[in-house]
Amino acid sequence: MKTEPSVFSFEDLVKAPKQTTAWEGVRNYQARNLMRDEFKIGDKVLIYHSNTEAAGVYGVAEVVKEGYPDASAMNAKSQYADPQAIKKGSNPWILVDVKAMEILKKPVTREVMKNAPQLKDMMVLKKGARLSVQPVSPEEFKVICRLGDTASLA
DNA sequence: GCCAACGTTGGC
DNA sequence: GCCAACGTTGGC
Repeated sequence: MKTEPSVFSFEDLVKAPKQTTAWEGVRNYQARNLMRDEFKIGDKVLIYHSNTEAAGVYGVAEVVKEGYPDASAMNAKSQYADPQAIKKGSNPWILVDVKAMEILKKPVTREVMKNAPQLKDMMVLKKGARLSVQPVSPEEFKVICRLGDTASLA
């Protein structure tokens, strides 16, 4: 899962109540479908910081609640409001709850990722890959965790 | 700040 | 249904 740290960082997730947050604001159907169809309780998620100087993976989270409606879409006052959904009175947007589980003692920056041959196929490294929720293979996941020297959170 | 890549919108 | 125009993302 990608996030802009100036908006919501992995550190913010760690500091959140129960180290858990509802992943609001995804407004892309492909990303929504992944959360709706693929995200199961207990699944591990890499948290990637985008649009920042030191872009890369900073932590590992876990799905603690499976897909359910993202109410922020229907809230006209929310920055994530979806005027079309409000107008139609039906909300197509889905989110999941994720909990911070492990921190990468050595964040795996984009630079490091690009230099790791095992990670060359990762979607996030491809040019123009804007999707905010992306699949990661078990092998890629393991490599990131090893490179990042993960430590579990209390 | 620039700009390429992408998704969405809306005129036709 | 096509596709140009537009807005956004995000690396650099």
